[in-house]
Amino acid sequence: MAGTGTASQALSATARVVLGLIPFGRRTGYDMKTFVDRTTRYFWAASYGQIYPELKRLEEQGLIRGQSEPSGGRARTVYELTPSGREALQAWLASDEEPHYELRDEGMLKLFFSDSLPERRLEIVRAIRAREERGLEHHRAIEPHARQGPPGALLTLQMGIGLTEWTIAWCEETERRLTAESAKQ
Amino acid sequence: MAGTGTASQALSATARVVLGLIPFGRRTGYDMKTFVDRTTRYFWAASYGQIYPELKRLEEQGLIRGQSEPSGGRARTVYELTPSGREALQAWLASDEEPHYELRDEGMLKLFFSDSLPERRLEIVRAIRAREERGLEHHRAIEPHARQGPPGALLTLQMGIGLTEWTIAWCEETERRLTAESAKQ
DNA sequence: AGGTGCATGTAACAGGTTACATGATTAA
DNA sequence: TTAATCATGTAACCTGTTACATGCACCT
Repeated sequence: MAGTGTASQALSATARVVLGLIPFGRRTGYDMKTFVDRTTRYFWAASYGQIYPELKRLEEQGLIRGQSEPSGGRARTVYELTPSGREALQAWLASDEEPHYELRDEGMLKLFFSDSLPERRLEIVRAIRAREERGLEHHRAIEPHARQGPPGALLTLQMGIGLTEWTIAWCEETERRLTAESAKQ
Repeated sequence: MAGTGTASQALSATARVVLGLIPFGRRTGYDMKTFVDRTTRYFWAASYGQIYPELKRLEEQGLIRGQSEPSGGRARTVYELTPSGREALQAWLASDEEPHYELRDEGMLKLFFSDSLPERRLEIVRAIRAREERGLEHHRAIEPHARQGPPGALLTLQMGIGLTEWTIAWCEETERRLTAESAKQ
């Protein structure tokens, strides 16, 4: 039976996001999407095409419960965790499997292959730095806001800022090294 | 006509990997896969299900050319770049669009949501560190080998090592801070 | 009257993984 | 002879993105 018994089944990737967001007070699909875009997007993105169907599945499974709370004549469904939803969320947070990590970085791929066009290597590093600088600006813009929020969210933001700053410094140093090397020849 | 004229069409993600690997001397589908697993996997993975069909497509488009070079009775197709393939590779390497970046980090997601189970926050950080330490070991193991290889590949490896070391240091500091905070209460 | 934001939803597509099938070669 | 490695390939599946359709609310 849906919604009864223990939350024994493993949560899908999107299910984790949705369950995790509800205690943040993000409770409509629309709100979840905009919030993710402003916050976790850097290390975890989500689209409407994932969120809305997942909301339905989770309700069928009894992990969340939706209530219609129209604002005026505008349809609006607000979700909350059921006891087994909270259980499933906490079971995931407490699981001690190695957390998945998956990166696709076109800049690093270009750098890796840069011996096929060595005269552009410096430009490739500069492009990576430019991208990181844009990211840093975004992170810095939301930091004051995150200071008012829960500690977990602040922690990931600060980690992201540090990581980005390190990358920028590495790019700068590499650019210097590459420039010096090409001047020698 | 396939294979004639300029390499005007944008390359798919997998096409870039395949074209980039050929000048490395990685020329059978099998070899490309094992090489990717040992090297770029950290920032760019690829599977047989991507590589073999892509090899066919690229040959149809005239960007690569395959020759049958059986080793004994074992079928084996070795690919090389055509002039327009080399052109397409270099056009991609030289393009100055912002390079794509896409991360899915379950550890950071857990940390972000850790206010739903604050007593496990320290464990979450520890799990991230453990994962990074495993990655660092792997990176360090292949570093001596990469020193013999092309500069681009060495650069990405060293960047990966630095990034990983920074992350480990951040985790250690955060673990200390979290431990101190919980001792105060 | 019009633009932006709130809100829900999905169809078509693109991208990628897993598991399997097949079989030869090589080293222990 | 047996296990590991070399080698090719694909079908089924899963995941995720993009683009679109719809319509109300709110501000100017």
